[in-house]
Amino acid sequence: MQSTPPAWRTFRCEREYIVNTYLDIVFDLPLDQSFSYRCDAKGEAAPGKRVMAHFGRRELLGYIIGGSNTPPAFPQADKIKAVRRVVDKESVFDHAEIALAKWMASYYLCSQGEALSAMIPSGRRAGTNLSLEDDFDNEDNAGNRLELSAEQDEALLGIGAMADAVFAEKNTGQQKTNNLHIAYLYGITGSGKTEVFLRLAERMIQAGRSVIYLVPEISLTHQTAELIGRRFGAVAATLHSGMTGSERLSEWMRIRNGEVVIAAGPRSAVFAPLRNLGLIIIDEEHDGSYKSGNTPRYHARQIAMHRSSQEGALLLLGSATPSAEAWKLMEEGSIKRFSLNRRLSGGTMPAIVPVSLQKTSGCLSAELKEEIHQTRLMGRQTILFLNRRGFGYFYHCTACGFELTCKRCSVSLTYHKSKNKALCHYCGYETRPPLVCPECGSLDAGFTGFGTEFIEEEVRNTFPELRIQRADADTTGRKGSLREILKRFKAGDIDLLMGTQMVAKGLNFPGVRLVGVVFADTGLHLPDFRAAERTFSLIVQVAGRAGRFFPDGKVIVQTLRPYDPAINRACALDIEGFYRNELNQRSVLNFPPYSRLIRLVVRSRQETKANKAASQLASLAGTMLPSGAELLGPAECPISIQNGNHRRQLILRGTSINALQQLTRNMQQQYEKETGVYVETDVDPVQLL
DNA sequence: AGCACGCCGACT
DNA sequence: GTCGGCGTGCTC
Repeated sequence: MQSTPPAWRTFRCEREYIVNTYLDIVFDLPLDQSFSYRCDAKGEAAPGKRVMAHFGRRELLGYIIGGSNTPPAFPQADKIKAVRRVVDKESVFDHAEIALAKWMASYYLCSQGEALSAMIPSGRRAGTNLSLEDDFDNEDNAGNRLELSAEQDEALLGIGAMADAVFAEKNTGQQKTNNLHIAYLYGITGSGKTEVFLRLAERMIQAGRSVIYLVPEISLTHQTAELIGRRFGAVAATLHSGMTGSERLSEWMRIRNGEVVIAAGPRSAVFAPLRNLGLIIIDEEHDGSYKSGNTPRYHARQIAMHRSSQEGALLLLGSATPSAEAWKLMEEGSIKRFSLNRRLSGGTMPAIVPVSLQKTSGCLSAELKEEIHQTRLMGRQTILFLNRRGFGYFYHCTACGFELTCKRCSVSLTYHKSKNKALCHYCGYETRPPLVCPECGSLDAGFTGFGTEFIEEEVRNTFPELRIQRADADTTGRKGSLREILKRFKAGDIDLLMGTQMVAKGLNFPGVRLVGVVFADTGLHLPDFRAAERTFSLIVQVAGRAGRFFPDGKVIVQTLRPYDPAINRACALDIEGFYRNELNQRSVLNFPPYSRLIRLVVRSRQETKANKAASQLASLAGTMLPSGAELLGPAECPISIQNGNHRRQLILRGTSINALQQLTRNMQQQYEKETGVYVETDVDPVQLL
């Protein structure tokens, strides 16, 4: 399906782009301005090229974002230096990317230089590659076009028609109604979303338009990239985190030069400089890795929404467990939903059984022990899934299951030993931990928690005859190590594999019968209003994968609260019920998607300074709060000391993200900064840790 | 963000 | 008397 070179190749180098002498340059620094430089080599400089330039006493990489032939009014001509050299022969950024960076800077409250720097894969840091390797691919990864089911056909047709409508709207220049260009492919695991995505991509490319295909950071990147490579051949580019800076740059330039019509990769691939963009696909839309963990803390979904609306493209999201945000928009009709309800292979979902840990002294319930034993007798294998390392402690009553939460924020209170207080990390509410359970009066109540080592020890003691292997960040430091472990597991040299997220992604082992989620509550005790959503999604995803590969499989979900709605609905696969309930909760407590948030994190070596800065910012916010906005906090961050830094947070909440951004800008401007105090801002935070 | 300039404590 | 702490100010 090689397509002819498209017309937009000639798009670059318009007249406004030919700039000679005075350049506007931005740097990857938190400086909210551009700097003027000269370039003496005629014709070399152009917007979108990078330069090396003296800046203060150092030499930095800078980005040309504009320029003119006449000297700028400010600064004085004698202060203007010449750039040391122009790095690029051809521009790496087009004016579309420069404009996107400008929008990003205003949305995420960073500098334009930081935004540009996040877009280009210049290898600022070499990516650590913790992915599962090729031989653990999905079974439908053969690269051939598969027969479509009726459901898939229907979705393909509907979404295709929608893309055409978006395109027509773009061409007629009709007013853009912001959300009507978003579709959702909502389907259980194994229902064949990937094939629909690929068909739509093909269709788009045949129509002469280009496609971005986003996948979550870990594990899926490599597989999907390969799949797309096989399917689309030379007109496909991949940008994954395992590549070196120069490899990524060369892929970037292939895209930029119009040699490529489909680009695939993790979140940063949303910036792929494709022209004539027709479709952006975000697979596993709910996945946390689409949100950047460092400045600028952008969310690929947000960038995709902006790009697609700007460029008249269709945005297509897909998951079995959509984010609450997306679900709400689907319910309201501003995202059009297409459902896949049936599994392709006719496989059934495994039995998913919630099991109470309440009367269990250790971390293995009688049911789970029995199933492990049975599985062993059958000569099959077990996977024990630990979702992340146990975080802190939470208050729990062994007798009745009561838990201590903040009444205003509905998140777990965390225990502070030094003060002997339980406190809320959102609003700062604190209380003495009750000696007896406030609900039933039992003395058997207090703060508890599990660690991974503890669990491993118990499993080994309980099943000394099993060959047990742990696979997590601690045990798989080196790249090859995980691969090695999985290989041994696949070969049957391991009876029981324990691990975190990374084993969840590689669950297609035919020898496995049993999957145990050791402690499903872990996530629920995080002081985060998205805790239930994440827990729910995790169980559904684990279960979905399990049933896909071993039809006689069984999933045991251990929990301290078997009646918890998130856990129950996940086990019953009551997806709709979960979202109905969850959205209702969010609405009552006024959390997203019913409000917007900006989080400010204050960090300092000295605790007093951190406290002072937090309260200063808080009072500053108090004086400027726009209507419809409020301040939560200041409070300690859930991880209150990190690298010897004391951390405090304020959360701004309101109906209009615009108003909150403006408020934050004003606060940043008016705040008199002290030495050793750093303030970090996060627009639309997803992790409040 | 760096990196230098600048003004106050314990060392050869 | 100097070496060195880190507060503050600037970078075209």
